[in-house]
Amino acid sequence: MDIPSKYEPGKAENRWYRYWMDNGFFKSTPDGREPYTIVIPPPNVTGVLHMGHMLNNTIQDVLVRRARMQGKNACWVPGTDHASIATEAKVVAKLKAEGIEKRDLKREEFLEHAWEWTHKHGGMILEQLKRLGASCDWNRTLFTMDEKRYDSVIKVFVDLYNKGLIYRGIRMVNWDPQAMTAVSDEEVNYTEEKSKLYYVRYKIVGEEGYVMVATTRPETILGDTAVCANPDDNRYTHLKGKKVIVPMANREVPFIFDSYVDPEFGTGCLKITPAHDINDYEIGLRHKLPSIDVFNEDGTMSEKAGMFIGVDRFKAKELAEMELQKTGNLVKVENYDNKIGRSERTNAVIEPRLSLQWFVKMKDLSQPALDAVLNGDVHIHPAKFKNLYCHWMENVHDWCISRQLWWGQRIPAWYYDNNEFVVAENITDALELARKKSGKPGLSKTDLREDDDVLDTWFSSWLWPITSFDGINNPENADIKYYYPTSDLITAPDILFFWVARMIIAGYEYRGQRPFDNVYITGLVRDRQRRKMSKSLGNSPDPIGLIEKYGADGVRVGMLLCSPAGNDLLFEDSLPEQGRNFANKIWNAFRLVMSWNIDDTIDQPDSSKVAVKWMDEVMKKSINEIDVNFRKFRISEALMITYKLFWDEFSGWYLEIIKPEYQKPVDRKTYDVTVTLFEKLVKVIHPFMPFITEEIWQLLLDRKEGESIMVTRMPEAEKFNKEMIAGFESVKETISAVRTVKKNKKIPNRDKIELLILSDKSGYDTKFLPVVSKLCNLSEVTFVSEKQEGTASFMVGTTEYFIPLTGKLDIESEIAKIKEDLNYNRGFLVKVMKKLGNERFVKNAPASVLELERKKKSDAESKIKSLEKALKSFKK
RNA sequence: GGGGGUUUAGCUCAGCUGGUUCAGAGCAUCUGCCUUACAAGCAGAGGGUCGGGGGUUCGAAUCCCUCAACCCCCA
Repeated sequence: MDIPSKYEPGKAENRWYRYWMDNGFFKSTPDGREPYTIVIPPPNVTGVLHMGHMLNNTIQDVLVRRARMQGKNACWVPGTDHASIATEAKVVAKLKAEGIEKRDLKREEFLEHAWEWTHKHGGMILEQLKRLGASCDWNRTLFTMDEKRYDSVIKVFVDLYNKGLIYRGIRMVNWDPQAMTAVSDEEVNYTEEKSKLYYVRYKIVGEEGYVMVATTRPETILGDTAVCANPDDNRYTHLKGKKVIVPMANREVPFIFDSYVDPEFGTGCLKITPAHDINDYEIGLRHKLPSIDVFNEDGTMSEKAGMFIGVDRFKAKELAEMELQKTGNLVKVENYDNKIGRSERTNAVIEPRLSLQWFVKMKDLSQPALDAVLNGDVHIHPAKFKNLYCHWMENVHDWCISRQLWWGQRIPAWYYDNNEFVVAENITDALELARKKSGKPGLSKTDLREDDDVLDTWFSSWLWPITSFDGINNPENADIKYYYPTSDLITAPDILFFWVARMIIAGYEYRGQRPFDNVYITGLVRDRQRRKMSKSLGNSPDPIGLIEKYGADGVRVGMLLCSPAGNDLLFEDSLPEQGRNFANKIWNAFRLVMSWNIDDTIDQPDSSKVAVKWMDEVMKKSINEIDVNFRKFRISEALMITYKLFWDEFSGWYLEIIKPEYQKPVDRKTYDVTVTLFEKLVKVIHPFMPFITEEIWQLLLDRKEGESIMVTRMPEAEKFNKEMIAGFESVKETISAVRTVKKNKKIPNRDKIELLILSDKSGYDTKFLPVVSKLCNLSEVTFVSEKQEGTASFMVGTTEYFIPLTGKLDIESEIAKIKEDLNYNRGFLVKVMKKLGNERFVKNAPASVLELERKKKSDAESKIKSLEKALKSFKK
């Protein structure tokens, strides 16, 4: 077989992915096996793959492939999210570039553009996932806006409304007066900007004096409905129960006290404008103050302002300053830096604005979801996120679910008459309801006006584990009954509340059951400077480019190696490089084994015999550890064990032991068992590196069409022989020590040497000696009962070894070495003696610890004795 | 302002209920080697007052207190 010395991933990846697809290995349908289910965190339909997706989906694929190989019916459901804000923004920008303004379009026209965009870009990200090797059941691919998902969302909205869990209420939103829409908190950028602090006096009613207020927004004075101080601030206690007059508006408002006010800031006296500041709004609620909205939607002054009507808010600020000056109420103006929020999209200064929105009442709804995590029905990994989750759930706020957008599920509410409304799944039902509710049987469809807003994207994705199996429309269908609750959810920490918590809530509300058993929180991918990877910073590598450079397996390993759960993942090129190197290592081990000629007539050497037994035990031990780590979702740890098992134990030790001499054949027994071991190893590696393991598995033995490593059984954990493994560990030490002697004495590797062991042969574990002989190229091993002169010596454990060195011995350096060793052991003994001399230690420490210390003592003593003897012999 | 988290080798991280080989791993670094599977490799080596201080204990990276730095989330 002609195998290249470097593994070439490109070809193998395409070929095997197609092979897996053609054979339908990713497909899942309910059957008698235990299900293993993952629903993908749906990426934005118009997005492209970034490093976070790479990490997240690699982990999912590892888990799914492993479960499949454990004999479970593995089902990984892929899909995308309509991402209403992001997608709508993209479509608006695209139209603008074509000279089309959104406001000039009808809703239906705009949606046509949006769908066109979605069809054009949608699913690209899913194609990219295939490059990574993702074993999703592509026949099940979903979209949060496809018909079934859309209908489910509407049904749930109507249901929650009918249960009294959805209501309309006032809320302060981030208003962009230029785009004339509310934007989410994520779309507001806050920066320090230069502004001014105006000191304005308010006349106290029924007194001669004034009270002074500092404000950055004099134009909102027209909306003031109170003036407020801290209750502990005794500068103002005398104003209790008094009223003051708002300048310009000449309105009498109460002077109130609230601990929100910081006495240190400004004059310690705050004007309260509930309609235009979130904090003021809350104070307003506490003190039952009226709200006066002095702005129009476009940021000009409204009728209610009573002055400057129709003037832009910035011009109004100047006019207000002049007006206050004129009436003598402006005391002074200071320069002041404060944080200004600007719209990410228009850069307009955000105006906090009260508006009517739809909300979900969360308190009662969320209780089962809180309990589920507390009592362990849902496990969060790593556990440190449990506190965070519980804290949030205990203080859960009502959820604002309406968005002033068009791209999304339209809120199924219809208005009639004087803003009366009904909620129904469709207009026909709505009309019937409206007729009943209004007592006007004459109402027709044209009297109804549908709500303009759409629902928050999370309001569709919180149903994802249910709607993935159509469990809302069709709650008793076979899929939902079989696959739900799903097994594991893999996601990033930043959406623990937005998404994870709400899915758990919906799961209990609509299925009476958790949506998944485990939540695994991954890290966030950052660059070396700890910056989050983002397109705007341009610090994110192109994942497909990486795959092309390092191979999909290499990139997968690179992502996993550095991603302990919940920690930041600092990405750099050396990581996939390490993965690629590992793939190459596997490839070359494979090449080695394939290069051997097999001779049926030769016997298995003793060294191979014992090596096979040892390798088998090591493998069992590692498989045990890998299992444990997977159960704890310590996937990078499981990979590291796999990595070391293959690289160090199998390639570094086992293959070196059984490797026949150059151009000599290998015996049949060793060859066969090595192929079996290799096969087991590639199975263990397969979930991490699906492509190269398939390639090798196919070449290792004759395979039939339609066979694949991905549908074989994973080796299961078994008991292993600890003594054998420990025995070999000290053999490694021995071999290492002999090599060091050879290197120091400049003895070429091919020269044979003799090894003498100071021990009784019967008291020495001789089973590994053939291995030592082979790897160290020994001519002879002899057991001796006396110290040997004229030799290099070393100790492993408490056994002493000698290597005769004719004329190569440097006595001075041997003495120095022994002295150093002696010093260390004496110091060690002193420490142990001190411990054992401590009466309280001896009295309190458990017997096992005590015994251990005593063994340390006797070992050290015997070592010191033999070192002293050796020293003496040199000094003779 | 409220809450949560982190701090162990140059970097990224393990270290469970205090007690074996408790100070570890991978990467990086350094020194030898183009030894016949692999230089994307092999054989070795160095490197840490376990953020600072205090306490509990026979014994602390691990438990308690305190200080400091950094990160995240919510409004």
